[in-house]
Order: sequence, then C-alpha cells, then structure tokens
Amino acid sequence: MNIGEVAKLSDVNSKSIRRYEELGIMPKAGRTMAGYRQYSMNDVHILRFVKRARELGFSMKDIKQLVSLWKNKSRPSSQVKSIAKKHVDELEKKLEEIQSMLSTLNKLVKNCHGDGRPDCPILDDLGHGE
Amino acid sequence: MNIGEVAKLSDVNSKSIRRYEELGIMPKAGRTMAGYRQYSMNDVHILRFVKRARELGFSMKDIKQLVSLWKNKSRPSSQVKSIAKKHVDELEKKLEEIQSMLSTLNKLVKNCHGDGRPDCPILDDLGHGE
DNA sequence: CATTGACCTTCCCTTTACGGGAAGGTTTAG
DNA sequence: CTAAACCTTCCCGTAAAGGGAAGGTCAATG
Repeated sequence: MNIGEVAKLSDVNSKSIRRYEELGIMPKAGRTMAGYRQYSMNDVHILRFVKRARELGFSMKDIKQLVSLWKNKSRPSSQVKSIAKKHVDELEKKLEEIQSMLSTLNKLVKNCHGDGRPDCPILDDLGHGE
Repeated sequence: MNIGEVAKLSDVNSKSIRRYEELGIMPKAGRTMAGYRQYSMNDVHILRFVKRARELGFSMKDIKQLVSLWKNKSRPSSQVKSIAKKHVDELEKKLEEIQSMLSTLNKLVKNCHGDGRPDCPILDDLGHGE
C-alpha cells in the first residue's frame, strides 16, 4: 500500500504519518524503487492506535511509549497505568484552570450590558478597577 | 524606567514585553540614546491588563483588541462582550473535550491492575480490541 | 508515444506564547 | 579599570499539525 491508501484506512493524514515515522512512533516504512513508502495492514493498526491515543489527549511522547508497550507482549501493566495516570493528572489540572476562567468570565459577561454604552465590567476587571 | 523595572512592577517577563511591542499590543517604547526602552507607570498598567487577560485565557489577538477597546473611552461594550463570549464558547468546548477524555481515561485506569502482568484495558482500548 | 492528472517525495514556512542562550553594547559601583 | 548587572537583537526550540512549493512517478487516455 502507498501512504495515501493507508491514510484513508487509518483516517490519519499522510503528513502526520510521515511525521510519526520521523518521531520513531511508526517503524521506518519500506520503499519501492522509486522511493514510495510501502505499508501493510499492520501499519494501519498502529496508526489507528495512535489516532485513538491522540483523541484521548496523549502527547506524542507518551504515545511513543504506549505503542512500544503495546507491541511488547510482556510489558508490565504498571508502566501503562503510570503514563495514563500522569496524563489524567495533567488533564485534571487543565480542567480546573478552565473552570476557574469560565467561572470568572461568565460572571463578567453576564454583567456586561453589551450595548452601545462604554461602561463594561469585563474591562473593569482586566484593568482591575482603574 | 528600563524594561527590567517595568517587568518587575507588572510581573511580566522582559521578553514578553518586547514581544507585545512587536505584536502592537504595547505602544512602541521610547528609547534612550543608547537604545534602551523607556517606560512609565502607564505602561505598567497596560501590562497588568494584558497579564490578567492572559490569566483568563484570552489569545494575544483578542488581547490586542481588548487593550484597544480599553483605551477607547467611547467603545461600545457590545464589542467587548462579543469577544468575551466567543472566548467563553471556546473554553466551554475545550472543557467538554477534556471532560470526555477524563471520563474514558478514568474508567480505563481504574480497571488496569497496574502490576507486573501484561494485560491492560488501557492498551486494549487504544488498540480497540485486538 | 505523449500527455494529463493523481499520486508521491523532500523542504521550508506558519501557527501560539513563551523562553533559552549567544554575541555584543551600556551603565553603575567599587 | 573592571566586573556585575543591565540592555540590545537574533536565532533556536517547544507541540502537533498543515499549507504549499518544486519536482519525481505512475496509470490511463488519446
């Protein structure tokens, strides 16, 4: 299979596939005489794995480790779990940050007339009362 | 004031201050004969405004508009509100994405033994059952 | 056989907001 | 005079992707 075919089957952009190869997440693809990358269904499976991990927000660095653990049939699940837990912690931190921003912003937006008049609690807050 | 002084007073990094000038968020600073940027307390106020807006997650593009509206004493508050509402919408979208990731991840992590054994629901999910 | 269009290759640029660090000039204090 | 602590600009790196250029390859068509 050429890269376009595998891109379709995995729903991963060709550009990303080449990038994953550079990052060492995908094995280096074999080449035809003309230099075209060649793939098999096994590569499609890896790419789907990567795609799913991206959807769960894992970094490419984490994904590289996860793919390697996935391939290693004698991995300890503790290693997988620790990567996932670290990621969960980071997501929870982000979540709190966003919730805190939203809590402030929603109050400000609610109190802003949003009409032709210049007075605006949003700007007042940002200018912390000048 | 030199840039270091204003950086201390506003709690904004010197590098960022120069960057904000490039982006047109800060007015171009006057210079001493030696080329050092010169600032006044007014600049400190602007920088605090920017910092607060960053803390609320606004993009630099939004912040540029917000600073300009803030300076314009005859702005319509509707413009400010619309920027803020768009930002709230984006944050809420991100929030939902993260919540959805966390919901999946937490289930998977909970069901993973996390010991020396290789079987792992996290990898099973990512490999969607291979 | 030549051409056309769809594919592939590599390379560089852009995004976001920031920071590290180099190389070099200025100011201030001892 | 010199050393420390400033300041300047310039380039690079971050994360993950995508745009687009310039050029090579392949298959089908006239």
